[in-house]
Amino acid sequence: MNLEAKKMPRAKRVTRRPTLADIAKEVGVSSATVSLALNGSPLVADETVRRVTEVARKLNYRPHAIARRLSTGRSETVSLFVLGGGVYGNGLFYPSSWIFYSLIFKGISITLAQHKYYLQFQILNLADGDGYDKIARQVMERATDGVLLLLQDECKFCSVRELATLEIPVVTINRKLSPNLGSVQIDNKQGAIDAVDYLLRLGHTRIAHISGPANSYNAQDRQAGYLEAMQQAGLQVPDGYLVQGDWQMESGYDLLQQLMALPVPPTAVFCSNDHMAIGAREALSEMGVSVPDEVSLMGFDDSEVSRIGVPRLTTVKQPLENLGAIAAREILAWKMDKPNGVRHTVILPSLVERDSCARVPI
Amino acid sequence: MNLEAKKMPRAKRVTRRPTLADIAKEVGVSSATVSLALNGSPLVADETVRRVTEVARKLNYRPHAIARRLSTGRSETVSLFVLGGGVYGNGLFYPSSWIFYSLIFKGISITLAQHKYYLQFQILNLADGDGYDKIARQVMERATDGVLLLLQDECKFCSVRELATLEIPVVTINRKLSPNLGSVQIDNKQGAIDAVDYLLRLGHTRIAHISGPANSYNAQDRQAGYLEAMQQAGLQVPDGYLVQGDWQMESGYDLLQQLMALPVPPTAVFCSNDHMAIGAREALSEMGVSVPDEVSLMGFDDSEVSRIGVPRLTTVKQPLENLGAIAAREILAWKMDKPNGVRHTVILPSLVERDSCARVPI
DNA sequence: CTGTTAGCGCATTCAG
DNA sequence: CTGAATGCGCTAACAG
Repeated sequence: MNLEAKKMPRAKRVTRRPTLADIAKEVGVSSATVSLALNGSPLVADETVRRVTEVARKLNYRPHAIARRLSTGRSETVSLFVLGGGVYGNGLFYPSSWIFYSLIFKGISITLAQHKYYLQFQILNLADGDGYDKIARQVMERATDGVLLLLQDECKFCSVRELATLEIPVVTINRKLSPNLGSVQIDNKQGAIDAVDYLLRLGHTRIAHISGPANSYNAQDRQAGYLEAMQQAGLQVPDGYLVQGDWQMESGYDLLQQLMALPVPPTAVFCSNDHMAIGAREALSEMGVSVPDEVSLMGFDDSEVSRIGVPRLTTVKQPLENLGAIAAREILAWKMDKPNGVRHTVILPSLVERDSCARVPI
Repeated sequence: MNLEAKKMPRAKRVTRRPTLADIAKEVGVSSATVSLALNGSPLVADETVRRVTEVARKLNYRPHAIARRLSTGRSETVSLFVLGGGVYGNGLFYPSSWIFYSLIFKGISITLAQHKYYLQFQILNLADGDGYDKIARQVMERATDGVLLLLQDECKFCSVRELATLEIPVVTINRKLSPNLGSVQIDNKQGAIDAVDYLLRLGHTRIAHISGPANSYNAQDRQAGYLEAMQQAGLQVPDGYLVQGDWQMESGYDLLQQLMALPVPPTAVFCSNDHMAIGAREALSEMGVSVPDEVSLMGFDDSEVSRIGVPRLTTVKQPLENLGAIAAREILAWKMDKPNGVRHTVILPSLVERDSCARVPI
């Protein structure tokens, strides 16, 4: 019977799972044939396939993933590294923009699973030595077939050059690190342009911008979008209308007061993220200035907080799950037709209308 | 030289990485000795170790992880499954409690990395067929040495029995699924007791509770804590003081109005999560009732939103990173001394004092 | 202390 | 269409 204790070549072996050889013996063919049959090769006779699959099911056979990987030379695994730290001492999770890691993860996970790939996950703290060695180790050990780098906005990752030498696909998410590495990101600039255009259509001309920190690429792009949209509209940015925050609510709060103290205060403020917009809303509320009747407020991110408090924020939403899915597909595609080379994808965000913007007061 | 093109047994092979055999040949020992030397075995002569490591470095040798795994029978991998869906149509990410996935991930990732384990990650949507087969597949394929299940609060996972037959360690996070599976969770009940005790110490006696949905284990436990603390204090829970929300802000908003409409309204309200507390705060603010001067508000989670708006919420914080770390260690430990068997860990949350609670008004 | 010898379980030629 | 042989790279027993 199939339950008979086989001789156990290694002592530790307790329960032995059936192998190709077991099936082969029972069916009366060779293990090679079983392998072919189970993998749907057209070379095997239908009748043989039938008998093989039947016995395989009976024995509750499962291929040994690791043996398969060794034999094929593919690890069937893609690694996701989340690069954090180095800026905010607390470690990784950027309070404002990165709540929605989850959605990116989801997009990656689902896409990879659909293609029978495993997803390996590791958080790297750039604070302790860049972490490039951790990535390299996985690659050199051949534990992974592709690398996804989820870059936090401001993180300083210095080993870009080395990455390109890894001989496996690398895709950066959220930022283009190098022309030699694939990348997927949101079009922050266009998102900002859309936001400002929306305010323009509402009749605003005195539009201020609370930007994010100078070392943030996202903040830079959004600011560039703001400037471009204003210029397109033939509007000067008055002195003092462009101020710089640090993503935190508090800075939105402070900077808004600064803006309203201007000789000619703005009628609309485009904030580079939702948190700062909420801080601004609070300041306005304390000053007794009505949002959106007297001042319109625009956020960015469509983060959870944008739905909290009154009025709820009009903001710019990023298709994050899609972002993850595209990144994963990029890795997968690379394995097919590497010749096509590196690709850089930029996807468009969309405006979410809520209650914090209105026509300019007369 | 070591750059000479070796005969390539399989055509696809392009760049060949050095193997143990290459080192062995160059040093003039057997590959077994090289293996032992590189793994720090005391059986090898110091001089040999020196020469081996030197050549290994020279050739830029890296062990092939997959070959090692096949040989040792350990996959060096732990799998994390996030079980979601099935309740909230939107998929997985529970709006209220699960923002902080990230912190749990971080705890797991770091702990596993410290022990040279890889972390595999997969999101499962229980809506499409429980997902047990996805877990089983990884295990049966021997692609993983241990399973971590991150259970969303209300998710209905029905294949518990099968899990126990997997012959590898399984630890559930956030809930105890079965006495046969390890578990790590927050002591929600004690957290609730602490919260209510805090209000009691402030002199409140008319303390109401906005609970979470009935199908939520977390909500049940917190509610039980509320009831126990009240009873300990010798206080009756007046009719209408215990109401049930659905985690969302809106329900907090609605239920608070209901509470204040009571003949004898509460002076303090303990909400089962921060979002409902914020809804309650909004309702109070609209009614012109001051928080915390007239009514105290207590949240739960210490989620990001608890720091937004005025007054900031006093709430109960969960040590989530620690939760992840413990879960990971549990898996690792299991491999050492399985005999000790399954463990169930419950860790204590802590109170975070902010501005939404004050002494009872006279 | 070191070398020899077997596997690990599967995929893949290449004959038949 | 099927089987025998071989290799993937490493580890583990055992013999020297």
